[in-house]
Amino acid sequence: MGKAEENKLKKRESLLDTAFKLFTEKGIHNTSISDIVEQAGVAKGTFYLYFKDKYDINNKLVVHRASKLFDDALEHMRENVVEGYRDRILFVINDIIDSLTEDKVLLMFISKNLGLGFSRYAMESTVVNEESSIKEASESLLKDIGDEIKNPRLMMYMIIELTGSSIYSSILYDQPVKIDELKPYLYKAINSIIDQFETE
Amino acid sequence: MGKAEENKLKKRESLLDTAFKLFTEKGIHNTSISDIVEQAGVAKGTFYLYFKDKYDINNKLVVHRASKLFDDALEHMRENVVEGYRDRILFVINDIIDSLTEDKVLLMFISKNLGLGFSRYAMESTVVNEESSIKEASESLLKDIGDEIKNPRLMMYMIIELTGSSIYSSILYDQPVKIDELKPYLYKAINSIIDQFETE
Amino acid sequence: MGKAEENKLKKRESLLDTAFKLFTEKGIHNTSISDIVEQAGVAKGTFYLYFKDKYDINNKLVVHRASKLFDDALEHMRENVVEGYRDRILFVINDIIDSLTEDKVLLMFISKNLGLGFSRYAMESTVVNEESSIKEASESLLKDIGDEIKNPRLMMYMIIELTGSSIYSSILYDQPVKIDELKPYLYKAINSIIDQFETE
Amino acid sequence: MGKAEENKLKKRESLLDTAFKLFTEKGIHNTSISDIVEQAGVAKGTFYLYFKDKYDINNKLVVHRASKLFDDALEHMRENVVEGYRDRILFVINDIIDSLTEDKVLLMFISKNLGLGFSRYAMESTVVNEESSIKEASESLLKDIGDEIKNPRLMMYMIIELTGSSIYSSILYDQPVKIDELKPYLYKAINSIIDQFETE
DNA sequence: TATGAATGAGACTTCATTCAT
DNA sequence: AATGAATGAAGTCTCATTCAT
Repeated sequence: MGKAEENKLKKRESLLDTAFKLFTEKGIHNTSISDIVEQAGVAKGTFYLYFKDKYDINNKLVVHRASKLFDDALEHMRENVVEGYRDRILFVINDIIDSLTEDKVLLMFISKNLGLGFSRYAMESTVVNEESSIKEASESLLKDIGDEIKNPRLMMYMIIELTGSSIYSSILYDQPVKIDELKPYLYKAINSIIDQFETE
Repeated sequence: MGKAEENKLKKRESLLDTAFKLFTEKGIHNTSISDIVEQAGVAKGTFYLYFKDKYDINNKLVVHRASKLFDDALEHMRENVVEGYRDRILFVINDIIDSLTEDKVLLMFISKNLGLGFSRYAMESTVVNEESSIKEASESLLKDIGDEIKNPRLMMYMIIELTGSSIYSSILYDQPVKIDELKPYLYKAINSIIDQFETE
Repeated sequence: MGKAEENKLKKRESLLDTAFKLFTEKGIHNTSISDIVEQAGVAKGTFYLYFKDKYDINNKLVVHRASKLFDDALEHMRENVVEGYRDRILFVINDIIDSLTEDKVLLMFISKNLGLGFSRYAMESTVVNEESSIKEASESLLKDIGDEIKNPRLMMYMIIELTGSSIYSSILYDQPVKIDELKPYLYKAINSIIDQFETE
Repeated sequence: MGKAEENKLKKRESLLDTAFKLFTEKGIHNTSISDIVEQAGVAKGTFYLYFKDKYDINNKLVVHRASKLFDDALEHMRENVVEGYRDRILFVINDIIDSLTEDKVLLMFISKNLGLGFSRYAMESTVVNEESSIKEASESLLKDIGDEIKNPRLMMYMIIELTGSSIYSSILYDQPVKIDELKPYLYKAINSIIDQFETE
């Protein structure tokens, strides 16, 4: 990779990082493109070399960060050699919850953008999921389910929605209970959902 | 009520209705206060007699429409004399789902604003819940639960989050399944959640 | 007319005058809307209250100034009770030439904008000739021609084009001859043109 | 000529042709250098190797195209062995009118740039007439006039201005009459102008 | 020669908000 | 209470030009 090529990527990275910082600090609303380029240390025109507008960079950020979250969880799962889909699902979800508990800023950013649950973003036109790996992650988890589950996609959907929507206020505001208190109830509910989808 | 008084309310109503129409049609972003007052047929300055800014009118709209949704559901429940908290919860949830299936625009508006689940808006500072009746609705449902449920608020939280986040794409995009197909699975999951909270 | 009404017109006038000054001094190209509002002493937003953009104000200026030129010439003609269409035409043309010789800035502005001759602007879509009085002026001159001229509109067209295009460099650069030297030749040519259109 | 040399000229040609196409299609205003280089298939920096800016390439285009027009007309005249300055002038003018009737895009481009008559461009600083052959063309026509004409340059000026300004709307919009209808009147007027300059 | 990423000035425009009427 | 002209800060975005490769 040439020097120019390298520099080019650095600028893009810098813009993405700065945008994330500002969006999470002040909200996308109160962040202007001027703010971003100023803090990123690039010229205004450069922004438009890589992104269409404020919402474009935001979407790219969401996809990027959310994908990383899932990728990391899958990676950890492989490292820990978890067996059986039930344990795999619970492992991945637990890993993601832990990651988001560690990184509340990311939780806020993702939840604000993915809105009502993670699944949603797979359908909305506003989010360009070119590099989306959430789907892949989901597929990867379902690989060894075989005939034991009636409707694996629907099952995953319900699990992800329940998880995604209930952890938010628990992690951020300890409402209605702290995340550690929520977890047993949540996992029990997830197990019930899996139960109801299992064939006999 | 004098004619002036009446006229005053009419203007406020007109502004609210027009704002709802424009917010749902073009998004709050692409709607300017100029747009609202123009279509509402009032002067720009008049807007500021009733609302602080665009976000203020939006919040008032969210609260108003969401409250009506819950109020109507409770009203229907009372009309139908449903007995037992389990049936009451399921009745109310079913009623709300039906209402939102009938009024997809409202579903979109509410979900966009309440974000990750209905419960969330009770905590967020952005939503001014002066006239909030969602809490009341919730309380009203839990009234006759007594000691049979360990942690009724947590239980309601999980039920509402699961419901709120999973119906969205089902109603709007039939994804991953149509709402009628989702309902049995959803209600079974809700029953399981109630089960796990019941004391022995 | 109320005070507000008055003030409103004053702002518009101020913008028009300042724009004319800057357009003629630096060219429309090198004049920004910022320049105009700054010198006119109004806010930038005010500009957009009255004009669509730089080209809109320019068109309105052209029409306004050119119309005044013709109106004044007709007015002078009436004051001097000129008899016969031949003398009327020559009187008006002479008056306009004299006015433009006195006001070279106006000559430059009009010629730059009307391009190839005055007649042209009556056809081009870019110039909104709502208040155009050039046509009226033309009609007014032709009123008493009757049957003596075969094709009065075509005759006027040729006379106006010849005049409009030939005086420009004569007045501004004394090229190829000074305007006083050009006049006799020009008027002789105009007379010839009239001759050729006279019936018998 | 080496291959590199050739390629070099090809790029310049490509830039000129593309600029002409875009200027006539969208106007010089709405054409950016980016547009030109993109369509011409060269890099942005390359543009600056050949031209100073957008206006430079425009001027070079005007001169080039207008010169060709005159050169061709003179060439045709020589091919047809026209005798006498009166017939020569009329032949050349007729030839140019025919060429422009055939190529309305060129007419538009030239008239927009030469503004009030062809003669003008010989004086304006904006047009760099390095390779100008219009003057030469003019001189060439006047060569054999000798003492028969009092002020040949002034005569040519009036003829060219009358022609240049009156054909525009006639050819493009058939206003006030079609070019074929205009021609006899125009040529009669030109003859009258020549008459008035002839000594005795 | 040729390239095209980067620049950054500044153009154009919108719009929330004010305030005199 | 109601108006809407005026404001001007702030935003988005373009584009001619440069320069390291």
